[in-house]
Amino acid sequence: MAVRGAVPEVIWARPERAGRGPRPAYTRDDIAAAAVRIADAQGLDAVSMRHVAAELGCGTMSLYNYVPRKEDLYELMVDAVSAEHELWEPSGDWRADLRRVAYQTRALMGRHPWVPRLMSPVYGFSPHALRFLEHCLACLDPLGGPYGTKFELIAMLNGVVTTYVRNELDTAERARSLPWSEADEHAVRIAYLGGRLASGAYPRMAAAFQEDAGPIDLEAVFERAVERVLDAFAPR
Amino acid sequence: MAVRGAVPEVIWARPERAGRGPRPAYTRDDIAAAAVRIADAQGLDAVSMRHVAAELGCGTMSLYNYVPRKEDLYELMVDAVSAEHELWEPSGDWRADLRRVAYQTRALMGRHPWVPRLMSPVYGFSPHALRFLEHCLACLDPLGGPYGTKFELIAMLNGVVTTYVRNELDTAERARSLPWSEADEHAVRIAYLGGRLASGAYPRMAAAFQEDAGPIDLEAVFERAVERVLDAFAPR
DNA sequence: CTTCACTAAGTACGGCGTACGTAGTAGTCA
DNA sequence: TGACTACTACGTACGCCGTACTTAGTGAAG
Repeated sequence: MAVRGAVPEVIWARPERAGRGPRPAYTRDDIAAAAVRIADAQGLDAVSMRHVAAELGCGTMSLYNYVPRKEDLYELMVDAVSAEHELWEPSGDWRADLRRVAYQTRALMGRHPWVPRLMSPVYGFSPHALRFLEHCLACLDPLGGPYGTKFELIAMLNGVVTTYVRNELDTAERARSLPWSEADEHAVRIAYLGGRLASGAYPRMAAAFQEDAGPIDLEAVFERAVERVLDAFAPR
Repeated sequence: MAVRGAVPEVIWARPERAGRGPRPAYTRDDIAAAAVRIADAQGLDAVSMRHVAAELGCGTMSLYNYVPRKEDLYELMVDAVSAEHELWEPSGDWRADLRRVAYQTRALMGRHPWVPRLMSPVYGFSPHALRFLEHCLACLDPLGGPYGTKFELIAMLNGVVTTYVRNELDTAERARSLPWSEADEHAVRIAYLGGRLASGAYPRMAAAFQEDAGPIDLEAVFERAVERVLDAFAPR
């Protein structure tokens, strides 16, 4: 008998159904959907093999017939939500199209706040990720130039979107697992920061916080960030 | 007796030494250093309360006298390595100074590959993070304009650096915990990808992989990314 | 009909974070 | 000085986690 798992596998390369035995009770989509449901409702940390199995209604270890390691379950989840990317006929205006991509990605992460934490270049090979990449490249046809530059643009745009959304949502996901409210935690940190700044050791930081007294408009910050990335790749 | 942990705390706001009982056996720096040592040598997942305590030579639960939650241990770790940021007298050329900041941050993450995974805006209030931020702001004095824009520049630069370094190093850290080599895994994925691209469903991806046959020069990609971010904030 | 690859699921192990209780220590104050 | 008490140290225990291994049963292939 071959030693199990001794050789690396890409889960997408494994057939869903082998020829011989009884028909599997669940599809990969069933499993991904169950995991996504749990992550959406209770956060990523609630996605355990036991929970997903219970959500499906099967024994914990039965999951391992479909998914060799938990890592692969994550890969299924990312692919499943990648399917939500709407793909359209490119308009011919690459800036407009990529802006639309960025806003859609952000909306997707709003619906699935755990996605930024799982974002990894390793998952870039999943079927729906490939479709999404191909679509971005199609939107960039009017830009011209080498594909290398286009990949760099897509990577930076996705990276910036992911980073910004993560910064917004991480604290919210975190708050779920702590016994006090996000507002309380924020207040405590701001109070502490105020004390530090009053020490005079950080004059520019102190000046900055006086300048921008009001709450930050995160929406506007995000919009500016996207435009700046697009600017950085626009031909001069 | 007050219920333990019912109210949020910033670990930096807690005094290291209370007045009364016996002198604590370790300082916060001792603990952070022990955790950093483990993370550097065995990866972030090896940083458990038990391991850190063993590294210090004390009982597991004794750690909780210093660190109320594991999350706070992470905060100590990030602050500890933030101390490695070299701070210099700003040159007057904000672009040169920020470029230097970016390269230094990258070098720091090269020494501590687990840092990108812990990067969170929440940790931005730690003493050394504040120092670092103040230094970046000082470098940006020549740029002028509102502090809001400067923060956006610093955030985007750090975000891009973090994302790029993480993409480089995550796979390496991941490889450590898997029973096959990084090269093997890479080869398997590339083989799978080749098969997908041969299907003809992704014509632009296929063309791109023919165009850029050789290995990617990650160093050059990083340099271009940094320059692009700086460009995006340069006054026109 | 037999064979046997496959699915399903239970049990068990070694890890994790951490709540709780107990014992000991050292500053404080009567 | 002696009692008090806040504090440190740390062992035990609980309920999670991922997953290796085992057994039993199913159904298509020969």
